[in-house]
Amino acid sequence: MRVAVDAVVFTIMHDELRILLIKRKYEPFQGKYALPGGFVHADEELEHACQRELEEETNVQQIFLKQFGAYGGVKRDPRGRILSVAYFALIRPEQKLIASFDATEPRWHSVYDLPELGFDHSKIIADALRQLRYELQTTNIAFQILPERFTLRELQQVYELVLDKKLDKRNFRKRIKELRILEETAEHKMEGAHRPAQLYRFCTPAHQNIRKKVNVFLQ
Amino acid sequence: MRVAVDAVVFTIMHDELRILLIKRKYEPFQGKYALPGGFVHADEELEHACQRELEEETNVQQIFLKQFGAYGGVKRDPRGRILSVAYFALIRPEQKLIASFDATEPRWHSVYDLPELGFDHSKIIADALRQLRYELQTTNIAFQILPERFTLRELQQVYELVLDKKLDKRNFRKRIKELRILEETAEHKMEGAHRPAQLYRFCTPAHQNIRKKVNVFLQ
DNA sequence: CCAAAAGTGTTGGTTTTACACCCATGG
DNA sequence: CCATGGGTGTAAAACCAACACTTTTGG
Repeated sequence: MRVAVDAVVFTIMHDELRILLIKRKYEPFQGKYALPGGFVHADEELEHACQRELEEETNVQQIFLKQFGAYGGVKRDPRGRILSVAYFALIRPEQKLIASFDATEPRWHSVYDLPELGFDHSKIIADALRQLRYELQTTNIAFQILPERFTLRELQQVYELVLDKKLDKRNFRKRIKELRILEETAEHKMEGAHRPAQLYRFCTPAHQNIRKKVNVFLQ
Repeated sequence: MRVAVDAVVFTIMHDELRILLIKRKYEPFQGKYALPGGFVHADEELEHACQRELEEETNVQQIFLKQFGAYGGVKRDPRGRILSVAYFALIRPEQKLIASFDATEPRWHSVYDLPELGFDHSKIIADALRQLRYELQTTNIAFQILPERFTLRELQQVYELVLDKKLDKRNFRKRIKELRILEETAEHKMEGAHRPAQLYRFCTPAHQNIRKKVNVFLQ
């Protein structure tokens, strides 16, 4: 049985939760959209394969991937039996997308307005979104999508857009502060004609890739 | 790459949470304990393979399995690259265990006193236990381990032994009753020299295999 | 001075925890 | 009559949800 990996990469862009999809250049599902992914090489760790395929097909690099399921249905791929291990990530939107030889049009698509997808990728995305929402409320993954310094409003927007739910500003700030995982920086973010916002950073030095139970579980 | 499945089967026996292990008759890890499992056949669904291997190696049949992870480390199996998809289940302890040709001594082992295990099965078990505890608190899997009719004390014991934590009797009963997923039966369980206990059953007819969010999240 | 986002506490309602006694039975 | 587990309610504490005004800035 061949083993592949698929990546469900989320970001926030223009106030929307979006997913990175490619357009398939060849059969099967030629011309259809699909998740970036591909076959695992011999002697290659699964997560590495996922990073590699993602970079090859979209140019997105250096992200923290979390495995959330394996999809092994007998008929899921018309080429034969292919098991796919699925990973998700939440990343900053600034990386430049570059198409590859066999995957064109790497693009961000709104989670709530996806095109028709090949394989069982709709199901994989639905599972990934459920997992993302759970982890957002129990770990610090939100910080993967934010710049090193960020305002509380930016943090709240991540929660609101991922959970697809408005949150109360005062309650949100109270709870985040109680967690004691943020520290104020000396700077403020000045933009627009209004009071500048305090910039915060994540306390623990490894604000990447180390997940901490935070139990936000907001409203 | 070859694809296998492994089953982490939990039960409760003699007031202990236990796991079903087999002893390996051949290399690799000959003589060591391991999870029941084996290779997926061509054109066989993963879950079916897991059921089949479990039956072949231990005689345990007809259980509800839930996938919780894929283990694909390059070096995890000395025979070569083997990816294993792991499933867990919580079952009633009464099925008779029967050894197979290549797996001897199918036996229940206390989760807190496991023998030395082959492969990366210690890690798989640790992950399964975490998942079991989570699902016990958010779904109705507890009912898979209970007989059709059961007392509230029996239900509470499942929670206590899986979560490894004492629960308050009155609070437990209050919360379970509020969920409105149980109905009283006409019978009482008479055993021992004390007041007979009301027997309950799970309301919805499909008290197997259908998971319902119950949000117990006890204490 | 106006618009826009930043920042800040309190209150009422709900949920959770802690806790102790009487009941029904068998031996 | 004694030992054993079955069964029940209440009060205090903790937590959560709802809510509005003042501040700082740029234009």
